[in-house]
Amino acid sequence: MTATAPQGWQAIRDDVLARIRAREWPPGAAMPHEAALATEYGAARATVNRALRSLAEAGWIDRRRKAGTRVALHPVRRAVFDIPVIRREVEAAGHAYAHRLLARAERPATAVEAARLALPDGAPLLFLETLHLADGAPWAWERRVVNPAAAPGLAEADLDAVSANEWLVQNAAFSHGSIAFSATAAGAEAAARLACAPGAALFAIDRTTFAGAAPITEVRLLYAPGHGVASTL
Amino acid sequence: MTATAPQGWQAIRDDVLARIRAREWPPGAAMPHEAALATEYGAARATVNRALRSLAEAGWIDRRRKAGTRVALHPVRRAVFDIPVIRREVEAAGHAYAHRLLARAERPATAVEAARLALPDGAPLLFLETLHLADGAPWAWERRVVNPAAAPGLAEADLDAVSANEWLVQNAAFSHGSIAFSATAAGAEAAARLACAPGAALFAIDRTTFAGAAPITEVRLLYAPGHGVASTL
DNA sequence: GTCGTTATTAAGTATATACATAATGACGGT
DNA sequence: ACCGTCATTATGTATATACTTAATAACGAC
Repeated sequence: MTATAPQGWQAIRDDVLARIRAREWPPGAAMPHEAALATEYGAARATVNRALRSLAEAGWIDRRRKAGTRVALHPVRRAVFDIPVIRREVEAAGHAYAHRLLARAERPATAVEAARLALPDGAPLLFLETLHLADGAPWAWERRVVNPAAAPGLAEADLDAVSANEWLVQNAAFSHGSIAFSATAAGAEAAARLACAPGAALFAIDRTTFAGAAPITEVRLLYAPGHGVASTL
Repeated sequence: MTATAPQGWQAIRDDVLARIRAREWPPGAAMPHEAALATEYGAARATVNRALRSLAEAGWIDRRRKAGTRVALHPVRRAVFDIPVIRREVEAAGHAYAHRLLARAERPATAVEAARLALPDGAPLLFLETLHLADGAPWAWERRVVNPAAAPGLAEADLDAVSANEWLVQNAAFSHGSIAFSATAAGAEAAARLACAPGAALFAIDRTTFAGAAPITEVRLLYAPGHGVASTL
């Protein structure tokens, strides 16, 4: 035996998934309701519910009250990515982490920034530029805009000791946000910071976080060439 | 009221999260056990369990039997990305989808390929090259290696009608796999296919899927410049 | 003190039961 | 035919209870 067969609700989950894959219920078709499956598997409805909920979260089935459960028409693959704090990312790669605060400035928001962050025009903003290093070599270049109103205490924080990234994760309670991955050609400044050729293909992460309606921070991370993110399906 | 306050286990989840953020239990600290929280909230243990499980899945807390529940030391942000079938991705963007099968060849695996796919040296492999178009313009360039043994019927499939991507999603049952996002500079061939400048920064997705121990397919997708993926946190 | 055994603890799971809720579909009035 | 109302239905959630399991902590032998 390489892997022991799961027990309980996981066994039901696996069996139902196998039956979906075997086209016992083709995509779009309705499958038996919880109660029916419960008697079929000789389990309680709550146990079947647990199994089906798990499949629904994974995108295999769609469930609606009264309408019942049906196999997803287009099985959407969902990949979960862990977005670690950069220091831990570097350390996990076996390198010594360090960071340098390259710039720190406070000035009012331009119209574009205010609109993007849903702030009043001219609201004070904090701009931070940080270079993250792994074994002394550039790892990622970070440019960040912070709404000081949403991060009280950051102005007094020693950002040479702890990076803004970490300070905010630890101190600013965010309610929601967005993250995007993309590819960008290195501009002259990025190339200088990351010690790469201008025009090199860089992996970029853009993140915006909010605390309720108030924006906390918006950050763009450009990684040194070769970087990417991976996940299991 | 903009949003109605959640009820039941979600209310407990939100309240516990608020208390974590308020540093009532600092990172790394143990929090009360389920039974204690249950009496505190006047709910059943199963309800608290539901709430805490949800927080654990989101990475806020770590739970271990006997050891109890403690606030995660390093709050790992988890982002969930939906990986749609390309046709749907294009259509969702409001474009007309089309694809062209550029190449289709069968030949034995080289040593490198065999090793990467965990197949015997010289096993037959199917190579597919597809260009995905949105409103006639190049959207993504796909190069794929398929293990024919794991995709019976693909050899007979009309890959001009349905893309290999879709055919495999619908017909090949995969058990697990991996996915990676990265940035790559366009080579001469990619530039020609995607009608972009050589050296342009392209967003790349690499995917490998398995059915048990048997590999199904390995695919590299290069997207036309400007493409990326986004998610909410 | 060190090591192995055992007891205890807290989460994980399973179950029967009950009620809530969202959709559907049937019914009946106009 | 159309439309609103209401019963029906399947999932969603909550509860008390009980048992299982992993891991810590206490204990005792050496």
